[in-house]
Amino acid sequence: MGPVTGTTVSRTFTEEARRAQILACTINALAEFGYSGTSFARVAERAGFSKSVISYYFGTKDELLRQVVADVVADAAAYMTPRIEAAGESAPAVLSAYVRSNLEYIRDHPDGIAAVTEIALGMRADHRTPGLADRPGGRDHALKPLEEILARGQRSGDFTEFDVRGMAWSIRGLIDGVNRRRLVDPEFEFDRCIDELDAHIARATRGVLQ
Amino acid sequence: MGPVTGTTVSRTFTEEARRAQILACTINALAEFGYSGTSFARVAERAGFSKSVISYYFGTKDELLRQVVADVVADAAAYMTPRIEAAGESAPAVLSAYVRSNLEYIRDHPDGIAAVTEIALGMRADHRTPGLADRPGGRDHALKPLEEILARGQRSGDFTEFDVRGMAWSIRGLIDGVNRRRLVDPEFEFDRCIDELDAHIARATRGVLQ
Amino acid sequence: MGPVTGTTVSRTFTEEARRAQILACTINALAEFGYSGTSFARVAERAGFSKSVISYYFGTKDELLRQVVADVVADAAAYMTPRIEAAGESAPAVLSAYVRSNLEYIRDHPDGIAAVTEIALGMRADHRTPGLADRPGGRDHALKPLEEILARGQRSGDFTEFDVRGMAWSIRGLIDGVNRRRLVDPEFEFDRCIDELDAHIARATRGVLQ
Amino acid sequence: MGPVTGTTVSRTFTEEARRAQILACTINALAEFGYSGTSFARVAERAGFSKSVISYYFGTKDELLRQVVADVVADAAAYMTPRIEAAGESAPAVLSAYVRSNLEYIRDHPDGIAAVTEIALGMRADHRTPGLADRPGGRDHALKPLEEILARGQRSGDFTEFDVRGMAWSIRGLIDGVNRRRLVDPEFEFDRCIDELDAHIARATRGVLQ
DNA sequence: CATGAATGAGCGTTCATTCAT
DNA sequence: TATGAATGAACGCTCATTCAT
Repeated sequence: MGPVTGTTVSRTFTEEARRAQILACTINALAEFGYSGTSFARVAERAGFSKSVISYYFGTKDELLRQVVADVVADAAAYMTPRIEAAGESAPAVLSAYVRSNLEYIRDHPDGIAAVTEIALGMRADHRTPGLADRPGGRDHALKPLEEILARGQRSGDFTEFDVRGMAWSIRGLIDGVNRRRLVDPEFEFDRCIDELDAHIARATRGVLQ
Repeated sequence: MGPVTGTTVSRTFTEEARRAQILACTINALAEFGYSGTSFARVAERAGFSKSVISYYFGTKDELLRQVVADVVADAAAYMTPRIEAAGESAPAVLSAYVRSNLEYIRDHPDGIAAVTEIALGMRADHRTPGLADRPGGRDHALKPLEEILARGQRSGDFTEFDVRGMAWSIRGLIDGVNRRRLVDPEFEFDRCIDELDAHIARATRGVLQ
Repeated sequence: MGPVTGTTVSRTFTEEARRAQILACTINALAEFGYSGTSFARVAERAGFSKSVISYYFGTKDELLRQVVADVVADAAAYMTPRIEAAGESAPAVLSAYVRSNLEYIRDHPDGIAAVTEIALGMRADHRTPGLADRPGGRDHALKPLEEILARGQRSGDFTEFDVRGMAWSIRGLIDGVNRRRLVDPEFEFDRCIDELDAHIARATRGVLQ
Repeated sequence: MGPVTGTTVSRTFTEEARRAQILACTINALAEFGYSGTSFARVAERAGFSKSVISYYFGTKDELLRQVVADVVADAAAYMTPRIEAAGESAPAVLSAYVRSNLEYIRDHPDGIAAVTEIALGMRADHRTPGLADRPGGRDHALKPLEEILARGQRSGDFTEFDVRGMAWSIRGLIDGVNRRRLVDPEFEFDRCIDELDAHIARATRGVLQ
């Protein structure tokens, strides 16, 4: 059976290499041309192979984009997890590690992040359906761990009173918004932004001076 | 002369009505199907007229979408401005009025907001170009007044130390992110979210207790 | 009944003026944009009235173009006829008057000529049908008088042996080709060309020195 | 890589066959329906394949038509060149060979000639622009060799006094006009026309008696 | 007398996808 | 394993034409 059959886990080496190559080119194209500007033809052209090879490896465009998201999310998790775990037990420290490592990953992988953003916002099946990344298993279900950190911090008294779920969404929104600003704002400096956002989130989660 | 011929401001009543109808249907379609899912055919079908009527009134798709953005932005400004002006002189009060009135407008006009978001993110001319709303005159140049509020608050000592431009971007990101959460999060309650975000921004802009 | 009904000869003054205006604008558009670039919209836009006025006065595009041709042909005839008649009886003189007056008309009415050319070559109903100007009543039935001049000249011994019909076609081809050369050849000088063509045709119709 | 990707010269056998088939059908359609009546849909329908196959092989309509012209011009040159070279040194003989071989080619390839004519006259980019064939590299830059023959004949005393450039245009006009006459004139006999035109041009280029 | 409004067919082009090889 | 060939649907847009007013 071919590679598209799905659940098969055993893949040859070359097969895996091809898949990786296709995914990389797709990410590039998405970052450069946006969702609606990214077609099989464009991806294949830039990669040097025929466009049917994409269908061969990924079946449909949907599946290809799903894989792009999965790849980037996994890669980001691999980067962030050890850094978060190294932050110790204190909720504020863990939150800060979450925020900073996430932003660092974004800083260092602009195309992957841009690609996922394009997919998340451009890929709607139909009627008021949220984008791919918001469906179960998608990116924003990474809200769970964030909520846990926040709840723990409230219990420990490190954080002030707020709606945990809402704050989790806010933090994600702050982080995800950075990439768009990077595109648009010529004065943007990434490292300064990391410090600012870290401080912003620290203030927002702690109590205010009367 | 036909409606598309140019800058003519004088429009008949029926013409204005048709334009409004088309704009409304376009907004609906954008909210429902997203940027790439919104075609003349789809808009026309849902409105019950032929698709060439859109070309007749708006010429090109670009112009149609530009009008959608202009309409929504003007409507939002008309809602927000008096409320912000009624907030008095205190920077924190003005900021709160800005945030709350903006969120209220979003709450009451979900499709218009969704439409503008789709356009802003989907309408890229090409290569790494920011979307429509980020170009001069576009939506995010509304950052200016926000920056002024923040700077004034810092000068008056009401706000703590932070990068004004970055904070403006953050606040806009927080506000704009709400609509996506509304789509995705079943537990979402808008009015509570307004209070939470208002408080969040208040804490983030003020100093923190040790 | 409206103006389109056809055989009615009585037309009001304004009606006639409108028709003339439309015809003039159509000629302009044809000369500028060519056959396939000339649409009702373009003609109407440049004339300042609605495009339905064209349908109103001429019914269909076919009829409009037919009228353009008829107009130009009649105008050219009105210019040429007296000049040809003034040439006297001698066949060579008459032929020269025909050629020169025709070329002068072309020189002084570039747009009308260009329009007719565009129509003649662009307007094919269907299957291998010749263009409008070649149908009965069309421009090239002006070959008849030319043939008569040539035949008379052969009878009088002024012209040498040649196929009269073929020579008539050749002379028309030479005359009609001038306008295209004018467009393309930057070195083109019209008055010199008239002399050259006149001499060319004189040589071609007379006998050659051994 | 697909056939449209560019300048690649290596083409598979089937690809070449398809291209030839499409070109042939396009020529047919142009000859039958004229420039403005020739669409991808019509060409494809008559050939029995989907219209997207044309885009697949030629990319754009422009490119397709350009290829038609290039093909016919190359074919005509391949026919004419050896016949002209076989005519020896004498300018009148070379001119006669040019005229006769050109007309013979036209006689034997009515559709190709008609197609090129349609393209040359129908394909104007815009405002008073000459057609494709008149641009540098186009068909009518074949005027150069003609001018050289004429100039040589004048130098050798075989030809009389005339403007070389104008005469070249005239000869081309006479030759190109034949195809239109063939369409229109029911009494037309091609071979007789060749003799007549050859004689006509001989007389026009030589001196006149008296 | 003249128009604005609307239409449906057609345009060239792009697209994801299929399939035999 | 990979491709070239082909497709049909959809895209935005233009067109000549109709019709009620």
